[in-house]
Amino acid sequence: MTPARSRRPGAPTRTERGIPEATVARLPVYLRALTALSDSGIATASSEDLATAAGVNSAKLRKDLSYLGSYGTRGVGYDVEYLRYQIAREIGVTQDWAVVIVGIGNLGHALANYSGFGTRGFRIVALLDADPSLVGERIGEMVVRDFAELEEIVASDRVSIGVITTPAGPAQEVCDRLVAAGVTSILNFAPVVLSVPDGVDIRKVDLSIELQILAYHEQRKSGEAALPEVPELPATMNGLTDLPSVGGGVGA
Amino acid sequence: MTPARSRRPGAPTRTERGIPEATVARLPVYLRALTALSDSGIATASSEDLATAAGVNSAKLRKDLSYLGSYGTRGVGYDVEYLRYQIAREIGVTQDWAVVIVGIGNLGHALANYSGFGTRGFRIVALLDADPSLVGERIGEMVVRDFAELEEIVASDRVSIGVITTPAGPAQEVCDRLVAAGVTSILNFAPVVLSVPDGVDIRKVDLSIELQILAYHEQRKSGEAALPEVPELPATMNGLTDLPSVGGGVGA
DNA sequence: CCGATTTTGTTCTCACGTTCACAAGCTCCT
DNA sequence: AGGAGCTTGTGAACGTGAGAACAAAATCGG
Repeated sequence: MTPARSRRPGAPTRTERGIPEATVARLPVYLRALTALSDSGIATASSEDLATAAGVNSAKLRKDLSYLGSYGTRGVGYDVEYLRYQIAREIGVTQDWAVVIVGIGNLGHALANYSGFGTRGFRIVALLDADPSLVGERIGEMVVRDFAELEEIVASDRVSIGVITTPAGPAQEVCDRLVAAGVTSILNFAPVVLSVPDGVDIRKVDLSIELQILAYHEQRKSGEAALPEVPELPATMNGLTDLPSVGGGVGA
Repeated sequence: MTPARSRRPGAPTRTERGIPEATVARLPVYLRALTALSDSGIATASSEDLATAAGVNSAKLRKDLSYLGSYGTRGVGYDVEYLRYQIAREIGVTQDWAVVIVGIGNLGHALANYSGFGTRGFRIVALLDADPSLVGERIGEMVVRDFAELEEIVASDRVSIGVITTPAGPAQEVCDRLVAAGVTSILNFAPVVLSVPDGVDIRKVDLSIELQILAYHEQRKSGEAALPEVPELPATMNGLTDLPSVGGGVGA
């Protein structure tokens, strides 16, 4: 057995074979870079090469890879195919994941047609929408089905990942239904904060938030002094406290 | 004058009025939560209320807001309208940002129709594509124009933000053209690592990466022991080192 | 006018992430 | 066989982020 491991200060808490979140988020980038190198017929690559291809620095890349194991050869580098397989396995894309997309608006359409899924371990098994005028529409090789069939589909196809591309309004309800049906990972494109029980993972992609972050940096590039002056305090700051500040009301 | 401020260890380095990146990334979330509260007719909210609506804890929210200034009232809370304006101003969405979208495939279509932009300080001034069969197509109130007109449009409309929704192949070239034309912020949906000169900000949204991160966590939920065994070392590990490891070749 | 109550703004501490720098280990050449 | 030259893997230092906890400030009731 291992001798009583005392927590060294500064070391990330990691359970057995647990990989830091920041590293997990970069593994898919490495995977893509390796695939590109492989397609170019390159069989071996140093951490420096890989790092450039992935857009990170080589020290970070080496440390990230070291969490997976010792898959390189000192003095040589990494075998592209071998490392690619190891990362794919660690992420879990060597197996197939069944995905449902809920909300077939513009974005749902786009995702349904996106070829990047199938080639990377994800299989879209159903497109769902509650709008009867959309049900039955053909998109690529798939047909839009009624949202009411959700539970049946999740159960029979062992769906564990759901993608929400509805408007903000129905998103939480859709989310609840997904979770109740047995989905344990959700990718949310709707501009709301969804609440899910413990054990369900959720990730959010928000186009307007990304733009706003860019805008912030853009603003300070172009004339820091051009900021508008801070306006007067509003008159409403007095005599309002009798109005009870309602808890939640939006995201909860 | 302030007495010679010695850097206290552990304090984030921040230039005058500079806000930590992690905070900047959350400000748009707060902004949205405040807008929702405002629409519900709520005039005052405590940090606790706001935090629930934004999906963070209240200590973090208060600290984030404190970087902007002292906009709350102790014992009372925050005036929703006032705080909303202050955050909007800090982000820079009180002014209008001109945006071009390059690559009018499925995703470009979806973004062109996305109403969330106009209402949040962003104005799409052009949809561009190099494919002649797309040029001239109407999308909503806009018409797809030729990518060759890029420079002209960027100059005349003072465009500072570009959105790339092309396939991976042409993305770097499109990026270079955008930068050369004067665009200094780029939102990239293409699955490649783009390289840009200093002074240009770039953010990436990648659907398949998000799914892969979910897959990783999903894999460890369902049966940790179900991981496939680590396969044998590949035979290719010997006698390959004469092949020069090409530098870059993909992302650069 | 004063104390009780509420809620902010801030400090302190710990955890996490990144980067540097170097020993360990592999290959090649003489 | 032995040394020179690379490149990985990792220990240690540094910087950033998160959360608990509390003092400061505002309102309310008597």
